Amino acid sequence: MEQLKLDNQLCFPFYSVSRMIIRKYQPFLDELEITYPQYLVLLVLWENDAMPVNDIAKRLFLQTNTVTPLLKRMESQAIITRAKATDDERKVIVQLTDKGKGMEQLAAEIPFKLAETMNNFSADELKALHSTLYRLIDELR
Amino acid sequence: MEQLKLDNQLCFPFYSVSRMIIRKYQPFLDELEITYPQYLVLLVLWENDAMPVNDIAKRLFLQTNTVTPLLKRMESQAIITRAKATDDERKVIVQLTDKGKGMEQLAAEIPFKLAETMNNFSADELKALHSTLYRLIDELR
DNA sequence: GCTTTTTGTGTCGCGTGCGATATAATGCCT
DNA sequence: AGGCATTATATCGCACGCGACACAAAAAGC
Repeated sequence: MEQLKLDNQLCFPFYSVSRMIIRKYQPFLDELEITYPQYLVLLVLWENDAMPVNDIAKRLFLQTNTVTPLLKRMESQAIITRAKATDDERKVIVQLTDKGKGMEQLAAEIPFKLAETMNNFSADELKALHSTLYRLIDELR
Repeated sequence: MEQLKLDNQLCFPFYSVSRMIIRKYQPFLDELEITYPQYLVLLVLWENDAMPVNDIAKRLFLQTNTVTPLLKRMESQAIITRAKATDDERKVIVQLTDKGKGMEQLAAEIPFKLAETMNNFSADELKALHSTLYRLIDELR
């Protein structure tokens, strides 16, 4: 059936590209001893430190039951701290340690290195792709 | 740092869209009692039945150590069979059972139902996105 | 005030993905 | 033919993702 052919699916290339890009990140993340989702958490915290678990999860379109164990692993690596909020005892505030803050400098080159692996795409093309993707995210959310 | 902002990353929207699309598939796949990667395996087999494990893995850009346990689960659900090839005893040939073949009819509507959830995108736009994604796959492979 | 509902976080179970490694069958080389 | 490298599959360990559920704190309703 034509509509069931793998190459006619839109889902499959997204799934594949996502995993392939993560694979490209791997060697750089290995140096920092973090995983790709942990890297995403750091991107969030470098922009906005001292966030509750739920805000981090929402920003990454993940659920707390995914993020909580991940944060615990980052805590055990001394990248972040986790502490109850004083104003609302339900909330757990996640904060970067000095080590976590310092990792931003080490990560600064990663986006440029990644960009090198996609130099068959023009800046305009990438910008267009970027906006299409975010439009898709809005549609699917 | 500007280049480390989450919204400036290209990787993150791919990762998010991929998971969001899979989530849209979920209710339809639940009816068939399969997961999304299992659905992908079925797409491959519906196109080309009786494939060795490695060919399926390559087609999906996965590794055999991911696919093997997945296939075993599908075997235990009587969707496929696994049998050593007679010409090369290393190969394991995966074949659809009658149940597995029958599931193609049940899945036939899924792509159309998925397409409905993205009707903010024109056919041309989707086609362009599709070709960009496959160009990216070639680049990243 | 007291009950009910909602919110924020967490645990548990299961199915991926994948790096590292194991094992057997095949191919190659001399 | 014998030895070595390659190939195909599989096992193991670990970190996600997420559905289902648990629990406590806060908010809302009366």
